[in-house]
This record gives sequence, C-alpha cells and structure tokens, in this order.
Amino acid sequence: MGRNSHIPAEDTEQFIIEKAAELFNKKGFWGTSLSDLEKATGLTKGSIYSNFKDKTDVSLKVFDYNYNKLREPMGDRVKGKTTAKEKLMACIDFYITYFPSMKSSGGCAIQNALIDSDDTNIALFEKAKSALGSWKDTLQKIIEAGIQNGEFRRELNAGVYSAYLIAIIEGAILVGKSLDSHQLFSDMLAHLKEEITRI
Amino acid sequence: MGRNSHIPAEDTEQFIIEKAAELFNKKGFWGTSLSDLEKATGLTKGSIYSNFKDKTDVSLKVFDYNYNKLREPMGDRVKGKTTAKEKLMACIDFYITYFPSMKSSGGCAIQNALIDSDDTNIALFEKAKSALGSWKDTLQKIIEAGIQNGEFRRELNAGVYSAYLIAIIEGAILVGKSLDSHQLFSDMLAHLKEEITRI
DNA sequence: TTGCATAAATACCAATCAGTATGTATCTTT
DNA sequence: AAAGATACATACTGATTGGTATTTATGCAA
Repeated sequence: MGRNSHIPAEDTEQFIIEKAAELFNKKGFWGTSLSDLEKATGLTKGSIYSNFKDKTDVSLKVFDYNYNKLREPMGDRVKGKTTAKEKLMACIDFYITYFPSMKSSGGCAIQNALIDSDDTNIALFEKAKSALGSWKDTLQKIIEAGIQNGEFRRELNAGVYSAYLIAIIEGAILVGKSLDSHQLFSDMLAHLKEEITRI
Repeated sequence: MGRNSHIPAEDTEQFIIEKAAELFNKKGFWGTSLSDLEKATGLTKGSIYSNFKDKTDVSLKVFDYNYNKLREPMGDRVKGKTTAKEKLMACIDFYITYFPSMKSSGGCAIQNALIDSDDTNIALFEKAKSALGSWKDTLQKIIEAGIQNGEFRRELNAGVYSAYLIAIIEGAILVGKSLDSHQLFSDMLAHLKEEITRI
C-alpha cells in the first residue's frame, strides 16, 4: 500500500540492516530466512526486495554494519594512546568492555562470518577475510612501531604476533561466549596483557 | 529395492556419517540439506531416514565422529608423555601436524558447531559445549599437576590458563584457515610453545 | 490538481525443504 | 522352501524457501 513512501528508501534500508544484524550474527546466513527478516522488521518481502537485490546483498550490508560497530569505537580508543604498548592494551580493554554486548548480539561478526559463510556465501567470506586482513595490518604496524622505538624486543615477529593477538582475542570470544563467562573472558585477556608487558 | 539388505545397518550408518562429516563441518547444519546428503552418499532419503531419526540426529552423530577423530589421536600423543610441559607441547604439536587435514575437512568440529549451531540447533550446541568443557578439564588437570610438581609457577591459574590455551589454538585455527596459511598457523603455535616454557 | 516517481504491500511462482508412507528386493530363520 | 525381518528405493506430502510481477498508496513537482 506504500503508506510509507514518504520515508526515504535510505532510512528503510538502514532500518532493515539494523534489525537484520542480530539475526544474521546469531543464526547465520543460511539459518536466517526471509520470513525471519519480515518478522524482525515488520515489513514484507516486497519491501525488503525493493531495498536490496537479494538475501546475499542484505547479508553483505549487515556485515559492514556489524563490522563498523566494532571497528569505529575500537579505533577511537586506540587513537588516543601514544605508545605501542598502550595501543595494544586499549585494543584488548575494548574487547573486555564490549564482551557482554557483543555476546548478546551474537558474537564477533568477523568470526561468525568466517566460519558461517565459508563455502556457502563466498562474497561474505571474502568480506570477512579482508576485514581480518586489515585488522592484522593495523596491529602489525603498531607492533612494528613498538619494535622500532624499543618498546618490544627486536626479535619479535610483528607479522606473526599480530595474528597471534587476533587469534587469542577471537578464541577468547569463542570460549567465553560458549561457556557463558565474562569473568573467564576477562581473565584470559588479562593474562594476555601480562604477556604483552614481557615482549 | 533393498539390494543392499545384506549390508548391516550399522555399516550403512557409519558410511553415512563419514560422508556427511565433511558436509556438516564445511557447510554447517542449515547449509547442509538432505539432498546434499543423498548426493554425497549415493543413497536416498528413505535409506537415510531408516538409519537416522531426523537431520538433527545425523548432525549429532556426525559431531561425535568428527570430535573423536580429533580427540583419539591427540589422546594418544599426550599419553606417551610424562611431564606436564611435554604433554602441553604434544597437544600443540598435534594441532600443527593435523592442521592441513583439519583445514581440508572444514576446520575444527567443536569451533564450527559452537558458532554454527548457537541458537539454531541447541542439541548440537550443548554437545559441542560439553566437548569444550571436557577438553578444558583435561588441560586444567595437566596444568595443575605441573604446578604441583614445580614445573609451572604456583601463581598460575590453571582454570584460566587451560581456557587460554584452547582460545589460542581455536583462534589460530580460525586465522590460519581463513588466511589459508599453514606457515602462519605453525608460527603462532610456535610462539605459544615459547611462552609455555616461561610459565 | 493532475500526473509521476517512489515505496511498500499483495499475490504469486517454481524449487526445495524435511519428513513419511508404501513398495520391493534381499537375507535370515525355520 | 516358505515366512518374516531387514534395508533400501520410490513416490509422495505440506510447508517453506528465495525471488518476482503486479498493484496500491503516498509525496512531490509541474
């Protein structure tokens, strides 16, 4: 009936993305149906398809939304710090703080997309992979700067250690979320912070 | 036509499980359809349903199969070692060795099940969760023994560190698999081994 | 105020989904 | 060799899937 044609399509698109975000993050691409999206948005399929090309299109834009919801506040936290060590610590502290909300919204979007879409939604997998890569690059540059200015040992391999940090964070999210323990999650990352003071 | 009625049902069940294992591990529970199982096994739906109650039943037995394929060889490797440190190292070395085959079969079954089935296949999630818990218990006991006999510092929290080890291993699988680098995976776990010599 | 573009709803589609009822061939038991 | 059990296939179901074509209602510009 188009009684909302006065609403710009852009707003509706964003509305759908926000409602779909938690669904895709929790139930995955194949676990989320269009009727799920209809229920969550209160809109009909026709409306969804006049804003998105297809289900994959929705999932890609939802990933960007979920990803930016992580990246932006983390960037803000790291930006304020000066030393490499402080930047890494800020990154870890960010995750400790955001764990509860991340858990309730279905976990880490990158992790979910990497596992969920492997083989079955290649476009989404590639997006998640590139997000992972750019996160690794960011950490690697921080670590390299820390090596240069003498904060970290010269023998430290920045390429490996950046991946190592991500591995622990993502692994801790998996374990902490599955065992449903914010405490355990914080303890694991606290241990990591200790270790960082010794590299 | 029942031209295979001379084959014991038990064998057919195992045959289906083995063929389904890679599918479920790669495509997930909702990403794998019964027609996928038909194609992979060469059997028909009727045959599958005379061996399993429903699709969930298949997924649960497939998880046990995938899980045991990990647990048994790992148990063998650890069993041979005497000190706690050697046991942890053997566990890590196991993953370094098995990474390629694990990657080609779709990754770590526990990790996949935990993320894939969260919310959408509760029975499978609970199975994966309990597998995670018993793995953590095993590591925790090894670490506690290591603390007792003076291999590790008395301040080390075995409950936290066991979860920490799992987090790194699972995280390294995620990163190594996604970035498609056995080298990076080995390097991350080598770094972990170094760290273990210092706890 | 009359058209026009837009946005959303309705109604529909073929394909596929998980699951079942029935049929049939083979093995086992007697 | 006849009867029953087993193991698989065939054929079907209703529901749901992702996606599309059409219709209707609204705001905006002429």
